[in-house]
Amino acid sequence: MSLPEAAEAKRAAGRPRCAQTHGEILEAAADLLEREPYRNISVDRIAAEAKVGKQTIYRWWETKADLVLEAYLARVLADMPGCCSTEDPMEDIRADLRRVVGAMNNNACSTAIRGLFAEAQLDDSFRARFATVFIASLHAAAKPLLRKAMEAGVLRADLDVDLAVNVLYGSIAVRFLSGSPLSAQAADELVDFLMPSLAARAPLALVAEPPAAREAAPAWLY
Amino acid sequence: MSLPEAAEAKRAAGRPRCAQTHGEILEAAADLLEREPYRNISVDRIAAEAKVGKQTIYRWWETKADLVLEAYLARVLADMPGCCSTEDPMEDIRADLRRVVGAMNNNACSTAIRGLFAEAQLDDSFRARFATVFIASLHAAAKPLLRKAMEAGVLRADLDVDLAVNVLYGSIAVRFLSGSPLSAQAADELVDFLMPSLAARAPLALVAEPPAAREAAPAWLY
DNA sequence: TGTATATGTAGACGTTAAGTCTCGTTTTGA
DNA sequence: TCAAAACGAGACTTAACGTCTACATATACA
Repeated sequence: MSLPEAAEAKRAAGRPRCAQTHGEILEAAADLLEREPYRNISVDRIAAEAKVGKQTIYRWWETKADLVLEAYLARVLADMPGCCSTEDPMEDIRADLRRVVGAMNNNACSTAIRGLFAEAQLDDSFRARFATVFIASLHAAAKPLLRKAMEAGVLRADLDVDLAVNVLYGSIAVRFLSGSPLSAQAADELVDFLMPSLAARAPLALVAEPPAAREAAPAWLY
Repeated sequence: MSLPEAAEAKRAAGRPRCAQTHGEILEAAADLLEREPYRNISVDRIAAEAKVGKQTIYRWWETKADLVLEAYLARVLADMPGCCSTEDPMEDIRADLRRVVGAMNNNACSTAIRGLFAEAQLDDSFRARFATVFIASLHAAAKPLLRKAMEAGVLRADLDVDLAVNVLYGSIAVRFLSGSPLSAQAADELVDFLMPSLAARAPLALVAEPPAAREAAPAWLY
């Protein structure tokens, strides 16, 4: 298992990979996501759109799904309005949920998300990559917002952040995946509904045992 | 729009459809769901397994997904242990959530659910049918349990049942779809976490306005 | 400077699957 | 008896993924 050159730049012999080509493929994929349903986006079409050989695509990505995943993260997600930080930590959380709802209602986003979820269900191997990238990035964005609200004393100090993120965003996600229409108002109503479970000073002793640290599984994978 | 013979038995001329054939196809599909990943279950294979012509399948179902949906409901779901009704309405709810978790961990169930969700993402038309059948059946099963707990005074009388079902089952669903392992314990922890939002005597006035009747969209589609 | 190596474009190819069509056969109502 | 529709079997069409080949191009190294 000794890889003496692993840490090195490891410049292999031969023509180096062209970063621009890589970017053009991602652009082409993102462009197509904006105007075509996922079913109609074939690798051949992406290659044609990017004016690139198909083999080049498969040199950079393992499957079409991996390419779309990266295109989604690189462009579709980057174009989203960032979560503005106000003084009110709860308002930040609500804003982020509204942002996600907005993404679901955006053409390119919804196409990408549907395609990625579909592929994830059909391919165990991709599902793992999808989870470690897509789901993790969502959790990574959301958790600081919750933590801030916890530190501000608005949310309970012993809140299970991963569980809270799972419930908040998961609720929105299944509605989207089920084809239910989503509105910013729905996101707000969700927060309102969940506040008693999230808020500081848990008022009833109905929660049997305190959440307690959960075991092995990566925490974000929730 | 007048269909004078619609209400009639409408026995068309010609050989009548064979209900047994219909059943054998469903059986074959369910059998395959138990031992093959969704990707490997082609219509040709189902036809071969059922010893049936492919055209016959397409006479009964619009797409492969519709067939799998019905096979799932007819067999996979029917084989599940029913929700036992105890004296404790909360225990019934917990038991139903554990039942769903069990289904997710069952081979045939998980294969069917993944396949159905995948197809639903890739086909708008099927997504609508999937929602009106699959999601609706889940809501139909869960809502009486919540209502019973509301009547018993355990859950708040003004609980938004559809929202509660969405949050409870949706949270489990996204974990499943993301490839996260699920356990009965996780289901219980989820209920524990949500109890403050579900329980009677809402203890804080954090909920701005009372839920209020939501507008147009079919209530279960949530 | 020349050779080995890997990347690039272009496009043929193998494979698989959904859904349609054909054909001969069988079952029913009229 | 005859028309109509369902049946089994299987050919056919179309489309997509992913691989493979061929040839041009860019870089490291001897």
